[in-house]
Amino acid sequence: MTAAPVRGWREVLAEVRCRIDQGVWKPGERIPNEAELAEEFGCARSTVNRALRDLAGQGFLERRRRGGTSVPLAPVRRAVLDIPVIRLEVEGMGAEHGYRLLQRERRGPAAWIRRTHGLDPGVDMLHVRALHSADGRPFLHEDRWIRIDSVPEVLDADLGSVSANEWLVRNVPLVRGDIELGAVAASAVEAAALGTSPRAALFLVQRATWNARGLITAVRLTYAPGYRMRATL
Amino acid sequence: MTAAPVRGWREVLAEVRCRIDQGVWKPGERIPNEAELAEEFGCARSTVNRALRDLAGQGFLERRRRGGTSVPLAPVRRAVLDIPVIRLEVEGMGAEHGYRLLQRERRGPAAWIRRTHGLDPGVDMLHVRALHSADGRPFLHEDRWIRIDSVPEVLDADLGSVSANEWLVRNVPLVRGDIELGAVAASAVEAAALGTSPRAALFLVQRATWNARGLITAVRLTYAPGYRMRATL
DNA sequence: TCGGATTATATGTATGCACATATTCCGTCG
DNA sequence: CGACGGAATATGTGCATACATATAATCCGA
Repeated sequence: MTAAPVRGWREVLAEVRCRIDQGVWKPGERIPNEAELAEEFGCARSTVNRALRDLAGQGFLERRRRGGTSVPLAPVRRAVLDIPVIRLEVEGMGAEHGYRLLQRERRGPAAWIRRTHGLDPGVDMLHVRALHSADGRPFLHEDRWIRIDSVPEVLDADLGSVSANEWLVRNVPLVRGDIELGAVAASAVEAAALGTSPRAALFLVQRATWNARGLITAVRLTYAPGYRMRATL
Repeated sequence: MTAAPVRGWREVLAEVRCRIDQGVWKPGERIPNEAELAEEFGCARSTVNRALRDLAGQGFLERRRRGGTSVPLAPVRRAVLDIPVIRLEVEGMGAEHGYRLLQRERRGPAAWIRRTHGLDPGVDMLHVRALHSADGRPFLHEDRWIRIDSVPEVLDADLGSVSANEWLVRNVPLVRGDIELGAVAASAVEAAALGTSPRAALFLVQRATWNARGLITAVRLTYAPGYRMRATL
């Protein structure tokens, strides 16, 4: 049963995953400790440690000090979403990215922004709406609010040629953020921009980014019908 | 400029991130190499290595052998979705999870399954539809196809009391999978089950899981209107 | 028997060293 | 001048060791 000596932590990882997949170690069971595995695999404990840590990070193992390592009963599947700049996402599909600024106004926050982020109506913000397209076809509608006192330089940015999305990514070091995914019926404005019927089902990504001083920007992205976001499990 | 000695890789990580956030190291720039940072921080190179590796994994740094480490120009934000068993997701919201089996039939794959996974119409499959509810209100509609020759035991499972979702998670070691997220208009069947108007905008999660021998199960989850999936950035 | 203190144990982390590997750089040769 | 090949360099990885830390298990006294 002793395996051939392994060539690195990746092989340890693969072997352990294999044993989980094949049921050698069943859900709820404890697996041998690092020292034992290291001996079996003929490698150092730190090598085993790295492999097991990685698997735990992916949700395939649960580890507790002194409690040992076990196969979780109800594994939380962890999917990773890579969220690139919109332009790169479009180009990554092999399409040509187009961008058009639809609206740019300086005003207080709309109701939904105030509601979701607890802002005062008097806060000075920049509201930008834009349409991204792929090979000329509408791709997504960007409805963004930027807090001016957090990023005053944005007033000088030429948002007609570079999207706010891209400008912010390049000019503002982001600190914290949260993302919500969902589905909404297209609003009249969105339907017009995307060229769909009103009330069409749109995929929604709502993001907010913060730094230590508070909200920087909040954005509502609505994708043209049929869009699918892919995640790797 | 030399910082106080750090207490571990987490502090190195925090300090480096801080410098990125504050623009000490700007997008596109190379940062000092591991050996230099180790000296500055007064720790071992492997400690710096671990911190930088982690940051690169989160998308805050780009590293290339011999090329050094740099702050990416267009950082790919990486969001992590934790996908628990549906029952736990509902209970995690502080609601009571309800489950009702709507349909169970043994038949060949429907068109959309054949299309997305290149299956033969003659493949022996179990088709299950079920409704999950939270505090009695419809929560999501589960439309699942299970390949019987991959999981013959499923024919004996009591899917009236335990959801297929949960049964599979506990009984089948999953190997590989992919996930697609999107929005769809409710079908007549889904609208009826969820108690919404037909064509309402529903959040869609479509998952397929495979093992070495091929497809195990494919599922289409449609959530009641208003559902938002949260991801941590 | 209960509860708090103690011990044992498995994982978490740091270190110094060595060598592996990918890439860039640069000099040489055709 | 351009192609090729070797040296230099930064990261990637493995190992042995030591100590830190969380916590399960146990012991012991009231």
